[in-house]
Amino acid sequence: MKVTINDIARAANVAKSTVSKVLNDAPTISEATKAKVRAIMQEMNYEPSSLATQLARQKGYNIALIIDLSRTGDFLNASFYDIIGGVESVIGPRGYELTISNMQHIGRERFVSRFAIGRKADGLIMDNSILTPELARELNERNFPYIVIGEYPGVPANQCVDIDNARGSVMLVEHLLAQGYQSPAFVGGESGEPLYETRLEGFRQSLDSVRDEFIRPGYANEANGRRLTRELLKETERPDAIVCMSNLVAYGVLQELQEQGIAVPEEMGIATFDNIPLAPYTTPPLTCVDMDTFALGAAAGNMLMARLEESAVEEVQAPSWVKPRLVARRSTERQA
Amino acid sequence: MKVTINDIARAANVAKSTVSKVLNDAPTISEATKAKVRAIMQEMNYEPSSLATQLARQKGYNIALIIDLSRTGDFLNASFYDIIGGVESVIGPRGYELTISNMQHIGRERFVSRFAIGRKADGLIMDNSILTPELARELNERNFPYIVIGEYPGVPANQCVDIDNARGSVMLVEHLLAQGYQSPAFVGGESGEPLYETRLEGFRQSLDSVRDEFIRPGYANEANGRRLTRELLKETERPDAIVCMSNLVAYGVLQELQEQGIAVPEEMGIATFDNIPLAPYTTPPLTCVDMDTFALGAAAGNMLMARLEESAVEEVQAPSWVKPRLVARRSTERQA
DNA sequence: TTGAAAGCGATACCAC
DNA sequence: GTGGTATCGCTTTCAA
Repeated sequence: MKVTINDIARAANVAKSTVSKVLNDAPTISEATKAKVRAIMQEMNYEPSSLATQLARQKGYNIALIIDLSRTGDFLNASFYDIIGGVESVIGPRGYELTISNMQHIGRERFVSRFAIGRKADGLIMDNSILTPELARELNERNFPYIVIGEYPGVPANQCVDIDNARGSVMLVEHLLAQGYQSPAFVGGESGEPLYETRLEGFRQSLDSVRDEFIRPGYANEANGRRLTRELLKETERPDAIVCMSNLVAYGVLQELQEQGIAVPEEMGIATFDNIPLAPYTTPPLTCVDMDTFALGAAAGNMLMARLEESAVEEVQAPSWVKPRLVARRSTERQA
Repeated sequence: MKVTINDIARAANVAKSTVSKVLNDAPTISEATKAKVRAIMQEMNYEPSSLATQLARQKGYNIALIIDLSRTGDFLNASFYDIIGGVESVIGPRGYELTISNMQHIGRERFVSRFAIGRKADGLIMDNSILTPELARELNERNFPYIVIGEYPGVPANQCVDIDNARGSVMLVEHLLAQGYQSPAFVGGESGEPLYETRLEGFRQSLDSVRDEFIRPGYANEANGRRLTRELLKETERPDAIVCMSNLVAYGVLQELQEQGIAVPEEMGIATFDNIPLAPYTTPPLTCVDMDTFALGAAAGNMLMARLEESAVEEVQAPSWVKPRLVARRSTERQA
């Protein structure tokens, strides 16, 4: 049925070990033999069994990306394709494959044994929302290569990648200041949520001082964008720009300002995290920091490759912070 | 180092074949032995090597989803997570894994041999944009299990899944008619593009007659939404509703109508394909047909499983058309 | 019920 | 340069 290395060996009248060497282009084999064997492989339409190769080599060349489909609205959701693309772009050329594993079907208990012990994968990539302290500990104990998207307590710094969210805030604020705005507010996001805290911290850092009333947390949706803006406008001291936790928030903010007859960008600037497809089409178009999720995936892939292909043990290095990209649009256009 | 089936056999003082049988819960093994062996496996933290199992069984339990990262703006892009989720939800419980393979790293020539001959995967799922006539032919010749998202000439009907786009048009039009609109136009989409043709056909079918001027094709973006609407409004005979090829088109249409002072939904209804996150938040919110991409993935998974686990050869059945979901919002709210 | 031995399809070491 | 053979870790007859 299927043609194996033995068939080739027989047909070429050489030992199977020779065929194997030809397969791997070993320098000890004469060009003549190589040519002969290759011709036969071609002719017989031979393709080595990856399973057998992997078993013999004791290496699967397989990276697993763990997701949890039981939870919806996962961070990964929107940018999944980009992240996968990023990971693929670095592991693919090195001969690794990417497999998607759903935690739902694994079960947290069997998780470590499946992967770390069963060596179903050579390395793991996962979102920090999937990790638990025990999981991290077990993985660490076994010294199993894994990379976490986002920081997580107990995970070594050189195994974390993340978008530099604090930096995103800084970029947004610096852009606003450069445009002549002076007192931005921060709208949306829930206290305690790490993403929010990080962004808020960056926001605070890039300003000399921030009035407490200018920080308006709330679940990041359109309704809250509107409501929080309404509240903000009631203050005696008003901000002259608003940094938003997400496009949805920004959209709410924009609508509320329009209804109240406040001109954007003249009277109030709007700058926001994320860059969904509609952002360029609002009136005015929204200034965003674009989270480069492809780069994020690529960074994760790189870290993992470094870990897997290190010959010597590498010294611990910093986590990989992917720099966001500022997309300036009309909602903050007020050249001084 | 790693504990194998031999270690267990030795420790339990049984043959390795016995351990194997315990692993697979064979009925010929006494409960007593099973218990004993299992205890030892537990204790020694044993996990079978999937590689070895797969080689022995000659089956990898692996489904590959082929993508082409070299082309951007792929259809998959936006709904990738959902599609993967759908596929996973049906193959995961059956013990299959999903691996993502980038065509870019494979090369069209090596493609068939890699997968079909090398049996890297037991089955393939791919977008029709990736297929070529030769590829389809080769896969067919080798009788290799594959499912295509979207139709493709030469691919058997029972290997295709797609969103029922014609049906989507019908749903949109029927909704409009039910709301009292009488002469809808169709805006956006490029002639020749299969997706457009299918939707347009559904549109035409659900109406007694359509004026030619009411069909306004054009690359589906916001700018064209505006432009085409402008043109539409210049006609002596105006439509009273607009079906849009995409949310972006709809957004353009909406803006143009607003600028021209035409009331939505009173004077003109808007209904559109797709349902991006911002659709509920436009003013007024947009009526959409939501393409259920999770169901699409699930359908693909089901077809493949049927193909892989069929005992007898199955008779050819129809392709799987996933029904879209109508989300009625204010942009078409004009109860008669 | 259990065990021994022959695969599965490659790799790798060591002679020749 | 090339060939023989053990090995990777599990499954699967076939005997006992």
